[in-house]
Amino acid sequence: MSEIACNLEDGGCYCLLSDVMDLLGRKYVMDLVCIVAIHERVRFGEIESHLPDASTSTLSTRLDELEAAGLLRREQYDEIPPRVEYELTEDGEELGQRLEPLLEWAEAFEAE
Amino acid sequence: MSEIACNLEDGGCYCLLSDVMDLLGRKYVMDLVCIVAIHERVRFGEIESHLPDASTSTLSTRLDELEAAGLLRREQYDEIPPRVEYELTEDGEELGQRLEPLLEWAEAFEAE
DNA sequence: CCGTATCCCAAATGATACTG
DNA sequence: CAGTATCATTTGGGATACGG
Repeated sequence: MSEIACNLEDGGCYCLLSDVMDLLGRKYVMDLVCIVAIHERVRFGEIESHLPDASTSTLSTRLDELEAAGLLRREQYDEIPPRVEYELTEDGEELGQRLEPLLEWAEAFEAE
Repeated sequence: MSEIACNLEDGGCYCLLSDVMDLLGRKYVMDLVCIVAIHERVRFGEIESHLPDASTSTLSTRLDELEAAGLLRREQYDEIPPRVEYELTEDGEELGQRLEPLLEWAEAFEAE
């Protein structure tokens, strides 16, 4: 991993050698990027409500991975009851923009 | 499945409800799209040589799925030894173009 | 409220051998 | 050459219960 994401020159394209693309392919990840992008700042509970099929643990793991990748920022407020908010980093927003044309295409394609 | 690919209006984004996005997330699929896009027409053996980590059976399955999705066209020549060539359909090429900005971003991001 | 820890299950991929 | 069939294995994800 951590190799070249997509080397078009040598006739190959090793997208999966890229950690990010690997992460993107995991369940709910693109959804999460979209959801956070739309809300700008959003709490865990609300994210969960938008993805009722995802289990708490899976969602938590995905959010951790996105944070570790530097695409998501997690802010915790020491209140009672506790509050946590997520937002995209600059890189995360850039990703969101690159993702959009693809998702639009997918939606249109599916509707055929 | 076969639902809306990415519904941005209601604050959700159910990318995974889309069969195509689901397919795209499978191993080697984005690579396959890239490889075929670059070669225009390419034989099974050459695809395999570009993805040495993928097993024959997995590659075969992925190619079938891409064909079933209407993104890839398979042409078989009744020669001996047999020859098969793959190429993208129009939809497949459209996908490839939508994929490109994302993969470029991934490559740059990984290089950080 | 926002998770983590644990255990379990299903899906996805790999390895290999064989065939038209 | 271009796969298919079969079997083994890994990996990912779900359910649930509990903790700060």
